[in-house]
Amino acid sequence: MKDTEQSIIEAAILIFNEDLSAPLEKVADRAQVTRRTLHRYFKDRKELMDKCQKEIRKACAIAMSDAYYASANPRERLETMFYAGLDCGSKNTFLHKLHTLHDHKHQVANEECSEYDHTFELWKGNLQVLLTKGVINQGMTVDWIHNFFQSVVVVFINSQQNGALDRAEARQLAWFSFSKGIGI
Amino acid sequence: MKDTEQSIIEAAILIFNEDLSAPLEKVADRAQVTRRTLHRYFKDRKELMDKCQKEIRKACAIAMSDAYYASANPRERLETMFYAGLDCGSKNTFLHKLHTLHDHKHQVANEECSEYDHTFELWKGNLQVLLTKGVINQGMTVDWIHNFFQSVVVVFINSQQNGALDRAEARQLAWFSFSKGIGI
DNA sequence: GTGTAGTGTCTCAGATTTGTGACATAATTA
DNA sequence: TAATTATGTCACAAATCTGAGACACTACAC
Repeated sequence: MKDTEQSIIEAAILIFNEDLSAPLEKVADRAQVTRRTLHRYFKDRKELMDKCQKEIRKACAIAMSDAYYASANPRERLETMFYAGLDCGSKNTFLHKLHTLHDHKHQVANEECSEYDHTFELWKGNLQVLLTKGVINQGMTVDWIHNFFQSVVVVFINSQQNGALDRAEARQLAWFSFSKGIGI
Repeated sequence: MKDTEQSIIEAAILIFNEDLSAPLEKVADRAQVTRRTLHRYFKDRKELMDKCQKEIRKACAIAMSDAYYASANPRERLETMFYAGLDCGSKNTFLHKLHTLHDHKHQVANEECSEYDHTFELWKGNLQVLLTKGVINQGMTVDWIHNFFQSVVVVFINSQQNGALDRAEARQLAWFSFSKGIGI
């Protein structure tokens, strides 16, 4: 079933997001399959990792793109895209993490990197518009805001994991912290 | 030399913060020693990890405690302690990460956990005071703010790593994002 | 029922990681 | 200089992780 492949990918994103070098057995366990089954779907660790990235980019890029075109003006867009990003959850943060690793040399030549850049192109473009319009605090930089955004997503995920807040409540808090935090 | 032990610990914190299951060779490399030397100072991975936690708690607890007593009132304290936390950098975030791992069951009985709680006792106590006084947005919870704080530290660290902003500038931005983000 | 697709179990070889012993070398101190 | 200390090099066994073959079992389709 295609279902198994998908659930392994989802499991891998969760596990690797916490522990990049975690043994594949952990991923298999989380996906409730055997390591043997995992290997039937993915040749090796690298292939699994690649599929994870592909999956993430697909999901995030679509969500962000939809959100972008769903709104009419930059200010509204920001909020819509913010919630879209929240809903991508750990997919979002994992991708971001991979591209900010200390030994990761970000370069446009690398296809992975350029795809990463592309995933957040609309988002960052919109940020830039709001920055030049003065809607966002002028001292900010696009990169700071983007990192800050990713961080707030992590806070949101945490709050959901330990079940301290219900989803709607947490979403509200997240938007509050983010929007105020960038000076809106 | 005590120096070597310390630099291995520092290296381990940096490496493990990015990749919890990273091979010890990576830690040794970062510390510019051989794996053999690393093992002379630390019996095994677990002992190294424990020493890391001890080091972190010592550094963070002292920094936070100093900051606490250096200020006269809760509002001022918040800012002083915030900067103290920033300066602890990845020590701060690594400790927090360890105690929010998905399979980590936080419990007071566990000595590690109670020490962790103690490290941020003053900080959280002060947050609670500001919350009940209404200085901080009432919809917030102490846990949310604490997680949010940790996230902002990550943003700060990132900005320092890629050298996008100088330290003073980044500190200012961090405080802005944090304080506004909790509704001050 | 028979066939087929998906998965689990068991097994195993190869790779990687880990921890340590033995000894050499460089640096420091007496 | 001689002794001591810290570290590096090499070697090695044990443990763990990885990827795959062989075969059994289950469910579902025909």
